Amino acid sequence: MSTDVVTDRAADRPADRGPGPAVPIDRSALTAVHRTVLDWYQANARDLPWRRPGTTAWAVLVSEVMLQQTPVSRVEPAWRAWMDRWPAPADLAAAPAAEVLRAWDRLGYPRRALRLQECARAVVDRHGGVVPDTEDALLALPGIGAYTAAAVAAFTYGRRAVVLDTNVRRVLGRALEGRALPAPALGRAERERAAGYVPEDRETSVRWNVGVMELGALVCTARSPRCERCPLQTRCAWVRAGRPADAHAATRRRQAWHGTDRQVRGRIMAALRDAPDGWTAESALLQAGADGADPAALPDPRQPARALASLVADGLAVRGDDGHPSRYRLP
DNA sequence: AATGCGGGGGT
DNA sequence: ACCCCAGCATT
Repeated sequence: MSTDVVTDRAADRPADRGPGPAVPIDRSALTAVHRTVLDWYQANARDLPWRRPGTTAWAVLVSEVMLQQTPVSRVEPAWRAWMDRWPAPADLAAAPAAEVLRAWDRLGYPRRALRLQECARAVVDRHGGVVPDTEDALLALPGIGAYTAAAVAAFTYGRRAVVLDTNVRRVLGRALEGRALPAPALGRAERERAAGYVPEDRETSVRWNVGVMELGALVCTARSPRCERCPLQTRCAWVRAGRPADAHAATRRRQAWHGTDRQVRGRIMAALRDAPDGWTAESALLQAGADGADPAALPDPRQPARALASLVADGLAVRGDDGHPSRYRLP
């Protein structure tokens, strides 16, 4: 039996070309990878609060939504305070949206907070306050996509699912497919390959999903992977290939931040949150959007107004009525 | 398939 | 400075 994890055929196939076999890896080698990751996870898992026994499905769901593009270190304290304040879907459903957005604070992408509250209301209205236990039903909830639906189904209900986040994609891409980093976009072919890697046994699949994710978060990191600490080091297709560079490096372009509408929106949201109960004058918001300067001095003088209008369109801010048309507040 | 959407900490 | 983070909704 070969000790190579990746078959020659799989290694030679151009990245993301054609469907290919669902499992381009030797079956017994895959089983060994499963066992290795499960053992490693048992010895190295972090003690994250949402992993503790007794955590409700709703609490897990909230953690997953907060973790959408926000690192664990920042989510942890926010999640504790949040769950302390709104422990059940009905609690969040009944809260004023402004309070929800204020509690969201600087986790980023505040639309997620609105969606999470919509999700709470949907759970109450459609499911009697009980988080649904199937991926399809979860996927139908606001703010719940493929990853979060799979994660909740697997981690709180013990379902066999294809949990495919940035960590899992990176570990699978490296260890089993020899890539430095996953493709910028998650396509059908990659999803099908990942599905083929999930252990058949239900309980094993749950530990595999969380184990691979943890390995990606702690060892097989994007920037400087700690291969010397990796339990898959001797099997890793990427290491065996000499850790080749990222094939998508040229097309992988970071979204700009300085001077963008997103940055300006963020400043305006911060200003809106700082007005505890009352309204904020439009002029103050535009100035906040310009980072305290005169908006007219910006390269694009209309940017703060545009950003504020987009926040209103997104339901993150509301404008005063006819009596106070130039004042705004959180919804 | 591509784009827009926050914010902060690690390197 | 740059990069990345347990993605989702919309086009």
